[in-house]
Amino acid sequence: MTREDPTGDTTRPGRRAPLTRDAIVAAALALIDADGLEKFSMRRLGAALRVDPMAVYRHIEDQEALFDAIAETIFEELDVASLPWEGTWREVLQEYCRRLRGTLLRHPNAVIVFATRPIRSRTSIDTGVKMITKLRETGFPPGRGLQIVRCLREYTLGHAQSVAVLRLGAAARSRKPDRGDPDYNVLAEAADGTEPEDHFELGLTAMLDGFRPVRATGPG
Amino acid sequence: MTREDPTGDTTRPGRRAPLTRDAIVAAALALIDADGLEKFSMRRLGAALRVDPMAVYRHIEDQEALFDAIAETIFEELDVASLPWEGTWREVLQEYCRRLRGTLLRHPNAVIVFATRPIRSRTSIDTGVKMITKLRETGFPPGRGLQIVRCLREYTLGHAQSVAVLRLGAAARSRKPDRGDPDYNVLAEAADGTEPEDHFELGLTAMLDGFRPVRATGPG
DNA sequence: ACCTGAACACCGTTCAAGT
DNA sequence: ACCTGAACACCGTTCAAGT
Repeated sequence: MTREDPTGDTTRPGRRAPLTRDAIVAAALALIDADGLEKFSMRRLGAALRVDPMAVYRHIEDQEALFDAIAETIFEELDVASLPWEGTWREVLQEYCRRLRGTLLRHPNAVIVFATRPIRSRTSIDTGVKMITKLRETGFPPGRGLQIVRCLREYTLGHAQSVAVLRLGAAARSRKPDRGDPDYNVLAEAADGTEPEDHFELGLTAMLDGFRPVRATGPG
Repeated sequence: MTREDPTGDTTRPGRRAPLTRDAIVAAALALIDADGLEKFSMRRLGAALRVDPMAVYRHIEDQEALFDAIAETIFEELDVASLPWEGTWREVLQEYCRRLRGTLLRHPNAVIVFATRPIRSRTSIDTGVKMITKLRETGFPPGRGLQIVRCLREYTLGHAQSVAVLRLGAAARSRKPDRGDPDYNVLAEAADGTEPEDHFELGLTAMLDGFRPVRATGPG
């Protein structure tokens, strides 16, 4: 009879750490960051974890659930708890968008994963509620508050997606823009000294400036 | 009535229409519209065209090139030639964004295809140049014009992507939001009477309002 | 010239079997 | 309880062969 280690400490050489859901999600995101979403597969994930490809199904329902978990992990990276909740709605939302942008651009290969599923985690719902509450205090009715949050989120997502596409495309694409094309040069001139990312603050400021509390114009 | 059918109608029983690049791209987009991007495959495309799965490779390099072509087809659907080019920059860009939104939401399953590749077609470049020219006439330097166009495009893309996700998710998702969750009800209340699409014009107007010509504050 | 279909190197996921 | 690996029903793409 051998005495088994009940703590599950099996990290001796030649022995793997036990599979956990979090470790699987982290490994999957790392794999996507490193090699791109196209190259990702459940089988490669198993290989990266040095485990049978099917072992992860013990912890995660399927690839769809894994991607949901990755999206939530990315959202957690925002650390919304530390947003300037004591400040104005504008400060909160501005900082939220900046962090969302920064986080997404740290995972350019995973932006699509994040953008293609609605996040319904506890933290995500709480954050939405807190934002709408803050906007209500400043005179925006709840419905309008939700609209504002959605507008800003969508702009930031679209921006991050576009920048990710351009960055990854610039790195991997072989067909380069045709420099002999006169119209291309007009665009190139327009883009001169303008990184395809510098405009984020411009759009963010413009949109924030554009939102004004609703006047009461009748019942409701 | 014309002598020759310009649609290339050779649908007599037992005889296929000859494969053309355009027919392939149209069939692929129709398939994605109908069944979703996940279910799309080159093999299914061949089946839909009643052709050996490999026959399309005679006309299109690979799946990536096919998706590029689909993105360009969607862009053509905007019919940018009929934008109000005689009007103000604001009218042009507003209408452009509305059309882009409408077109993308007519192809919710293909929004990602469109959003994940830069379009470099003749029409697309021309449109960008014309927009920047128009903005310059109103006092926006070319670099700023390009930034404005990008901001609006990114907002519209992010919006369409989000709405597509919500619509398709609502149709297909089995795990429904937890109505017992008190926070969910705050959000539900905020969303009451607000379709998750109504806010597009709000954000568009806010952003357009926020863009003002740059004052000359020095050389250049 | 254009289409075919076998073949190759992959996928996600199920499930019976192992430890 | 957890991991394995054969098996199933798929993929995209290449290429020699057909018409």
